Amino acid sequence: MNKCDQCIVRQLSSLKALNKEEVVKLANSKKTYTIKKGEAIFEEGEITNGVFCVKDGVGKLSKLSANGKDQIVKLVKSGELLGQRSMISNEPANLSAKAVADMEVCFIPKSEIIDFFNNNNQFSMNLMQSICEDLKESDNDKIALAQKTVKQRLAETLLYLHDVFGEDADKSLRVHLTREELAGMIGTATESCIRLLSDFNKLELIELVGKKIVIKDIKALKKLAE
Amino acid sequence: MNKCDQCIVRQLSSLKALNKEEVVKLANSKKTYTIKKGEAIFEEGEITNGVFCVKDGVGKLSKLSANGKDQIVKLVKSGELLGQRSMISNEPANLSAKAVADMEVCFIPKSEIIDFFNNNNQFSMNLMQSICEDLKESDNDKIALAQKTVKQRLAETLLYLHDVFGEDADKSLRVHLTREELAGMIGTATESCIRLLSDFNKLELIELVGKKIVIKDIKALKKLAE
DNA sequence: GAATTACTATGACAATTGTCATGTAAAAAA
DNA sequence: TTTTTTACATGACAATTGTCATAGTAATTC
Repeated sequence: MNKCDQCIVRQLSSLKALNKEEVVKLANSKKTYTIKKGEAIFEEGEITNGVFCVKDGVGKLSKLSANGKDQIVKLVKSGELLGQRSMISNEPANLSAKAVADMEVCFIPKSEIIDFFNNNNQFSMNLMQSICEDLKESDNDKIALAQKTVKQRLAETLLYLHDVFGEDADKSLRVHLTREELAGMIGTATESCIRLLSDFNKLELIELVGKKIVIKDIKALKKLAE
Repeated sequence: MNKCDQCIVRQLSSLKALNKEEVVKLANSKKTYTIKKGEAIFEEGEITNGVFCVKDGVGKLSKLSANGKDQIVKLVKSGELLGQRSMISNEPANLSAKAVADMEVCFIPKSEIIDFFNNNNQFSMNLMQSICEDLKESDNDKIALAQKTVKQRLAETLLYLHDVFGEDADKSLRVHLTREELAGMIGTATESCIRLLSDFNKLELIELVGKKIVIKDIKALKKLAE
């Protein structure tokens, strides 16, 4: 009955600090949703009034910029929480959250989170640390965007995808991003992204199998990304 | 005697949530430092074991990248706290903090902050919100870096400096950044930054008086930055 | 006050990256 | 299947941006 107890999110996220009683409370107030690939969990400007736990699948946090391009700020995977920042800031979402692969998410109302925050120091510290982690990553991404070439950022991002999401049985990257999405992650034009992938392919750093990408030379990619 | 009580940082930062007793505790454990322009408060990789309150002056958080350029991640002014992120993450500083103008800062040991965090829900919520604010700004900067041209970012940054730090009696920007530092904020080469400033000058969007910069046409700059 | 150093400025050129056009391949819909 | 749409790919060219060289100007040091 109490499904939250064994949920992966409970083991990986800030929620690991909750005690039995709190988990029961959580299980009673949460609501589960299934999100198909391409669909949105919430859109920029929406007031969510809670957070979403990612039970399964992959999502992207992105923002549509003035020139019509969708800039991807972060990918989220199972075990992570979504919408923490805007909930805490009492603001509408700054970013849209969409599914990159079919997702299962649970919604936890704000009142619950605030309650846990006020009564469980370990939970509030965990939550804080997870936001601090996001901040560090964001700052580091900023530096990479400002100082590195598109080629370096592409190499870096391919390694990141390989590292964090792993590979399928055929050795190709498990997360399937379109070239446009990949371009949106590294902050470049889709055509530039495609061109560089072709270059990497010719240099045998990667292999392009249809739309799939196989990482072939991690060392060389690492060197390129420096 | 109890200097923290009327300190600007106490009014502006997360510390505003502290009660009288806690402020006394703070006043007894803090240590004040004077940092001259150009000097460092802490360097990347250092373990600070506490946070710094900025009482007066302007500082920059930056990181030296592989190509030798110093990327400025954030400017800090009086009323802000420095080093919160790495303290909470239990990590050495990810960024260096240096004075852009002479500074007065107070050091607060980690033990005090953790104590406040665990015993004062309003303080922990404030601290969290301030980090959330940083995260939002960082994400938005990331999008600007990825999607906007150097010209747009320069316009944006000039407006930001004008907005946040104001102008001197002669109408020039109060914060005095070198062209190199300005370039480091917008993520470009110093020469490109200088060239664009000259362009803006010719277009009468700004006026260059020696090393000083006077913002002349806010509307036009805003339009440019879009 | 002369000399040294750091900062600002600009030209010339090259490299990177973006845009537009066009074609192909794959996937989805009819 | 055929059609339509969407995603991938590449050429050609232009615009942006970075690099190197050089020089002037302001600030600092001796």
